[in-house]
Amino acid sequence: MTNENLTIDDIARELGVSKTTVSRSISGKGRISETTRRRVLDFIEKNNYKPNLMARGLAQSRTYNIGWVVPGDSEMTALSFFQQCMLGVIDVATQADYDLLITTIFDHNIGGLLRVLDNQKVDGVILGQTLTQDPAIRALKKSGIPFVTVGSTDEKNVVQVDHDHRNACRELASILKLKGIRSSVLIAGAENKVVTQARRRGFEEGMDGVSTTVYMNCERTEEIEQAVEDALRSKTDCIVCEDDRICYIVLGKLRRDGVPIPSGVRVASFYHSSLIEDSQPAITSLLYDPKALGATACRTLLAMIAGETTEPRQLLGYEVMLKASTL
Amino acid sequence: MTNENLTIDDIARELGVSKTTVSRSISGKGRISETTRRRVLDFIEKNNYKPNLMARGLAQSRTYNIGWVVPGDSEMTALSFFQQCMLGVIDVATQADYDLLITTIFDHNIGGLLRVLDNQKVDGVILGQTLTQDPAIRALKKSGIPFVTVGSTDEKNVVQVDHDHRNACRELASILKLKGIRSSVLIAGAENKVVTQARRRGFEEGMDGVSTTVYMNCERTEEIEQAVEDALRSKTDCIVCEDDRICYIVLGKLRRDGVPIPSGVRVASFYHSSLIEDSQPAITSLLYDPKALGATACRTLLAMIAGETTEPRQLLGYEVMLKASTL
DNA sequence: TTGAAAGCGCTAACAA
DNA sequence: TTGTTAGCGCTTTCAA
Repeated sequence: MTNENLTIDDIARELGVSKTTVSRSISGKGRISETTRRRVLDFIEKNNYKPNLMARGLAQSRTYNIGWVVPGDSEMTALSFFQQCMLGVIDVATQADYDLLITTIFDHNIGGLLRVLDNQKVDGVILGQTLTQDPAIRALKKSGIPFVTVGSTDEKNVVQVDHDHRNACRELASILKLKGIRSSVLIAGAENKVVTQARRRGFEEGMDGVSTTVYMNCERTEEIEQAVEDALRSKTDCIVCEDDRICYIVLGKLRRDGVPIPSGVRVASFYHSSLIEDSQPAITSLLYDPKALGATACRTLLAMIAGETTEPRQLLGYEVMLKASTL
Repeated sequence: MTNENLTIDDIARELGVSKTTVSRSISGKGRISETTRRRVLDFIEKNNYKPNLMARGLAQSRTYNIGWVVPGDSEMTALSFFQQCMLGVIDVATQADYDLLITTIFDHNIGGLLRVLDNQKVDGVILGQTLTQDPAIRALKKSGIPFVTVGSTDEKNVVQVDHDHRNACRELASILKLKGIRSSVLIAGAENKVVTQARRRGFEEGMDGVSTTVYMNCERTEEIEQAVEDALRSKTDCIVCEDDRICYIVLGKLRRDGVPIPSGVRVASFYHSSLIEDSQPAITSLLYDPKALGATACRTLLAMIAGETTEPRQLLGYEVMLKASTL
């Protein structure tokens, strides 16, 4: 409160020491007597001194920013995931005095990311979503900057943090199988998203031996509803939805068509969210922790920035929630 | 592509000029012969030189970042608004070589914002939401940094950009009145949000002469559903929802209770979004343009940073969408 | 029209 | 344990 733009020089002069001493007192690097250290720190506290991060950054070639890259055209339901994830990232970043610089990607246009990299505005990047043949990953690799992806990728040497989608989906699918399902349908979204592929694989592995049909690339409402109609016509026992949004649309369609759940058809979702949590009956689904995902990603990135070696791939757990929709 | 970390000195040496000349060629400040200017610019282009923004920032006391502050605990539906708004901000910011530093506020905890301000990591701030007695606005004013709010506020000397909620709501309400409504109910959310107040006022002004009841602070699903029950019991003609989420919950409740729209009760929403756009029948609502809001806010902020004077308050338009739900 | 030199506020060898 | 002295890469007076 006392002073506006106090610098390290002011403090040094005021205290009759060199600026190096002040710098060291703050950073804790180098040997310093506890008494002078205290003296400096007290002064700083009392006068509310805040180091200028630009100057520090210039001297250390650091920005104290990390890039947070998300799709700019997400569905409302995906937004919630990114938001949760980001909160985890922020939590961890803040602890280390880092801030988040946000960048969006539209379709495959990574111009925003490139700008940030070119301008050296971040020390590392967290990629919020992975695609097959992901141009963002390519650019990041090429730039040489530390980065971690939230979501899996086949690209070599990419540090990644993800939910264990494949095992989760396999587990849920095999439970459904055990319940005596004879045929099932998976309605899934864009197949260029890595997560879609993982879920599909888990589904097929878990449903092994059961007659299955898969509808890929169901993005628009009409496509999803069409898939539901097909599924009902084929007398399937169970409709499995690749994510919460698809499930939400499926539920609406079934309701309007007067198809009861689970007696008419059973329904399960590979992703749980508030969008489907109030459904009657409650929907069997998989529960994850996006915030933990973000936190883990950020911790990992900070370690990389600090030059430490890290786990190349971390998979976080999940929870199977069995509800009345698949009785 | 050619070089990794080219500096202004390298260029100067290479071209046999001083770094001042190079700096001037880039910035366009100061007099320079067109020939040398071209020579420098060509070299830069050819060698893919990118100025170090930290260094430039230190010299100019600028960060080339703007702070983007949003609530960290938004409902899924509000997220969509902030996302749209942010896209508008990014569009404009990018043009001016600015990036977005994101900060979240939980409840009334503005710690994150304070950190960013203390650390001087931004040249200006856009506040994504305003509250009555807003602690963020207080902190921003005190800091002296340029800022603009998305949403209105009563605080003096705050540059603000907003949709014209009050007039929009008044217009919609008065149209409903003209349709012969005898009594109506407004179900609204948190009253500490400025926007809630504006909508309420618009509603009451437009409904002047009509018997009205207002339910404030309906946030949880049960509260909203309770309000619906009360409204139905009181035989109201029309339920007006303060936002899309409330409307979404109201629609669900009416459906389950078997109340037809509009014959059983009419329904309108003061905010349109994808959440209610597929409803049957279509819902009468107000349509805004959050992206334009963000873009305007950012343009205004950039002008302020540049030292220009700006409109203290800008209100953007809206569109009344009359649909079957209020026939 | 151009250049020399000081400085933005901090860190980090290297000395003392 | 502390201080001296160069930088980090750029902008900006002030001279030439």
